[in-house]
Amino acid sequence: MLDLDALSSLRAVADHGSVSAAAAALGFTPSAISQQVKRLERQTGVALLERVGRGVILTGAGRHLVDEGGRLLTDLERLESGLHRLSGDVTGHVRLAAFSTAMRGLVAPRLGELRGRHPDLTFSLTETEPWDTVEIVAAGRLDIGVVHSWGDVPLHVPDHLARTVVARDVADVVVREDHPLAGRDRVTPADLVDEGWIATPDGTICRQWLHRMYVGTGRSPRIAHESLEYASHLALVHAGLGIALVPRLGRGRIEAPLTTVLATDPVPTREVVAVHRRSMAASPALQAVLAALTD
Amino acid sequence: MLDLDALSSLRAVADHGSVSAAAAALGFTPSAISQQVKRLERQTGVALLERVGRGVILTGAGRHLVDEGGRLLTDLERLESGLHRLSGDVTGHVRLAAFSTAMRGLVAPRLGELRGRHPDLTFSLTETEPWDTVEIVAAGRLDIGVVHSWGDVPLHVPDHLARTVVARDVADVVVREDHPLAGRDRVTPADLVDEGWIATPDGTICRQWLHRMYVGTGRSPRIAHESLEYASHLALVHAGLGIALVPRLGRGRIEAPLTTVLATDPVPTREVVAVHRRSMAASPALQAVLAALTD
DNA sequence: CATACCGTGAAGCGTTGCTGCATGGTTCTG
DNA sequence: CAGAACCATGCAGCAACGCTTCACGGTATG
Repeated sequence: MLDLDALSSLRAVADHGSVSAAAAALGFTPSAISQQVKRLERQTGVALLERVGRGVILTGAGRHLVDEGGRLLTDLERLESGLHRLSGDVTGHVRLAAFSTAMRGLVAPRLGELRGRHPDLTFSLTETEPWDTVEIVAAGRLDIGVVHSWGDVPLHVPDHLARTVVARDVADVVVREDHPLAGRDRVTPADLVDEGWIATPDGTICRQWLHRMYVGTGRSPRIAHESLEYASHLALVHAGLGIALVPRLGRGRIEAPLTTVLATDPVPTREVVAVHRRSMAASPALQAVLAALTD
Repeated sequence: MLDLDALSSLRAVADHGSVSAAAAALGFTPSAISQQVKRLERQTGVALLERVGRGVILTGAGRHLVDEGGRLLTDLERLESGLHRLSGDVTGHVRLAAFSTAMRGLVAPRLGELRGRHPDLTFSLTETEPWDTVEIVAAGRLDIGVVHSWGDVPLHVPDHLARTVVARDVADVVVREDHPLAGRDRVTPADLVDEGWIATPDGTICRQWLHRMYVGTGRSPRIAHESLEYASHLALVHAGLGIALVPRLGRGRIEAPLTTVLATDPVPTREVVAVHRRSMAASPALQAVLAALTD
């Protein structure tokens, strides 16, 4: 690899016109400059200086090296100073992961607006399942993870991660207009014991929460169908195959012949939580993203 | 200044995911990598790695440094390999100086065509007076100098410069159509002894050659007017103020009411000579330019 | 023709940066 | 739950790199 110190010396020779002047400018002896250039010539295999009269001039390769390498040196300095700025301003790159509904309902609109305020801030967004998200952030593959935590279902995160509640999301019961519950302004778990549910697969947090809702009734929810995405839930409800519990976040408009009914006792609420490594807490960029996500 | 070796090690850590793996890939011990990154952190003043679990991950600044610095490293490698190519292919930058008529009559058309054949070859052209050109090339400020040498008037160049005759240029006598010599197909110095000349200033090579033409006649040319440029010569001849000796190179068309007459005994001929430092003789780029200039 | 200046080698030495080894911390396994 | 394995890191020691000093050949200048 090329020695940048030597390249810098060569540039000084080109700028000041002689080895001695370059040495004086850089605080070295002429011999040191001469040796540096010679090293550079050994490394590159081409002659860079040639003696003419009692001075030196750069060869074609030498000039080319100074021209191109000069830009490289300035790039390096710019990079170096940019690093210091990185820890003071809202700049840099933040990698964010979120579950799908948060991505479209929260992350996309908020960060779209944030981008306008901080042009130097860039992000990459990844849609991940909540149970993967924490691990990915903990391992440092991404910087901010947006996950959800249903009511009292605990969300376990490693010690070196910090949690920030950025939003609360309520889920409504979605039924078809011809359903007996369609006219109600609210329903309780007791009203729902005989219903057939469209639910997310077993093991998912939403499914757990559906079970949790039933604890006061002494019954279990009857799962008629399973579906990964809420858009599919709606289609199944539309087809008259059951009812569904669908969070408002990223849900889109519920249109006829579907309608929503507020569930109570308890109101099914989840916290939307952002997690990040505590070591990044000082980053202005991360704090800006966090603030943008928070209401 | 940032240590590129350390930066390279940091990149290896980013690529391989751990200090140990990076050390194995680069042939170092993990301790060396760790110390390098630590040096880099001291130099930049920001944390680059952070421990998580029993491994490490890059901080935001670390990733930024790898991203930007990685491009820088590849630029450096490209520059390094480009240098070798520079001494083998017709690439690089050639700085050329020529006197004005050669510039428009010889250099411009030939190099315009050369550029089509060698897209990687670039040049910068400078118009210089012949008496400056040799010195400029000798000092290494430019690479090729195009000068002229009239007949037996010696052209002195330092030992470390090489000469290449690239063209021969004949000068004609330019007269107005109503001049007594206008109908002749040739004239000798003896025919011209009583004429009033439009000439270049005293000390110029063309002026010297005009005097040299007269040596057989025992007379000196009578200088009616002095003018730096041949285009002005033609205007003065046009105005009936005298006759002129104008080289064909870069002369443009001679239109009525002007006409040319061939001078003989001797035919006023100058050599167009390219000079370059012998140290650059091996450069394919320089040789290509020289070949393009030569007939 | 003597002098001063420039670039470049050779010798010597200080500093840098590597290896080897030991330690603290973390994860996996029996 | 304890031991083992693994990872990153700090410290001591040593080798090598790169600077300074000094001396020399070559080249403009009086």
